[in-house]
Amino acid sequence: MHTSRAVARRQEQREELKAEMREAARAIFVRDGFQSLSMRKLAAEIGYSAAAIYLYFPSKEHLFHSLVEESFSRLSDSLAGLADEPSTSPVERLKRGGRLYVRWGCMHPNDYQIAFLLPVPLSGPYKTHQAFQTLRLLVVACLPAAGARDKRAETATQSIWAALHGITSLLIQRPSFPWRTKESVIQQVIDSAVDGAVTRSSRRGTHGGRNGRAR
Amino acid sequence: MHTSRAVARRQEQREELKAEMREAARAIFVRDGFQSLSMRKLAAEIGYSAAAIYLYFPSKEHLFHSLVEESFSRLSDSLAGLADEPSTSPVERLKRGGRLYVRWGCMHPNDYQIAFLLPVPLSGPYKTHQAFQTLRLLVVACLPAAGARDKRAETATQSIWAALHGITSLLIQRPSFPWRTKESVIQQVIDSAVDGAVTRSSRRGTHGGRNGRAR
DNA sequence: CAGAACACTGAACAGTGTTCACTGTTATGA
DNA sequence: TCATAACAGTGAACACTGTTCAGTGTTCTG
Repeated sequence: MHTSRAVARRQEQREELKAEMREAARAIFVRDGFQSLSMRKLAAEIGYSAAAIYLYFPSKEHLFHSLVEESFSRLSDSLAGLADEPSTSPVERLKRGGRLYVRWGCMHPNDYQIAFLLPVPLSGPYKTHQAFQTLRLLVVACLPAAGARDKRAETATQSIWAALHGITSLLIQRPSFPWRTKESVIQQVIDSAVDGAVTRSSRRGTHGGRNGRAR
Repeated sequence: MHTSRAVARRQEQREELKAEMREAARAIFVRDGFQSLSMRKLAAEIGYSAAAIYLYFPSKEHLFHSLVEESFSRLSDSLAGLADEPSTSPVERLKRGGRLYVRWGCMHPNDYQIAFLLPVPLSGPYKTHQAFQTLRLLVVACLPAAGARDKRAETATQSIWAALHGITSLLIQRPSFPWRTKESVIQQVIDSAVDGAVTRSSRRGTHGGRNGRAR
């Protein structure tokens, strides 16, 4: 066995072990919460020393990031799949996307929390924002191809994202809050955000002058 | 000096030192971020040993909590003050309250983040939710005294809170995200949430099964 | 078959929150 | 006045944490 044959095989095993580490890490923080995931515990779980992990991930934060990336990539795919689905209307599709987002967050609380706990990585477009871009597509489909569609789509997407993020993170972090009904609040948030930003939009400038300026 | 004279004086000094500790803690995490606030650093700052802090706070988490309580109490007061202010309309007051909430969060990022990072305390109504109650009052003022006002107010308040929390926490955690314009997104979020939950409200289609419900 | 490349480890470093035996000091009741 | 109890504070230690690094085998390569 010579030359590149061996090196390729090594590369392959490297990737396998890396995946095994990710898997074990996910298993631990799904079981015990991500707060209590330490490098030594993870190492013990897979039968290596703690130092070994650093041969595959440069830091704990990078390891976490790779987990989150993996997860958000799947969320993004789900959202993208929605765009092609024959549904009643673009608005209905967008709302469906919103419900998907919230539900996904609630089903992957660790991933979701870590994603918004970690400082945004040093550079490059990353999966969290890819999910945002997918959402944006759903929004654009709702807007008429009129004048400043891009700018309007941007504001609309960002404000909808904010609303979705708000209810998602609250449901995760305050599960025992006396929610009126989780479902009804989710729906109210989504309907308001979407209707307000996309269907009856454009007209702005209520809250006008009077006295106090906001800001 | 006898009996209760001395014990009262001691109590007083206790409270003073406790306040000094809180102050120092706040100073540190405003300067260096709350991630890098350690008990030993705080102790050094005030010229005591780390163990001394535990004579006044049972744990780091409790110390943090007392900081957050202090802050949210002030937010709640601000919001409460708004209710009496003569403004255009209840809806306008509510929106003003929303802007206050968001702006306050952005100006006290540490307090805000900690509040939603810490697990909700063991028992009792606490200041974070007191701010919520104040918000609720602003919402109630917007609703007609019709049939199920309480339930509607609850759903409305919770969904508005979710939206406010969403934009606030995103602005704090992703300050370098390419926001269309922070101001415009804030406004869009607030307008959508309030209008959707309070002005044109009531009938909400159950978003029924699978595809149905055109709207 | 020598030597480089690789995979991995134990021990250590600097730091964390927290506890505890041990000090002084201060107020108390007899 | 004086022993005693209550209080305030400390240094050292415990059990962790993430991370680094010298050293050790193993595996591939020219």
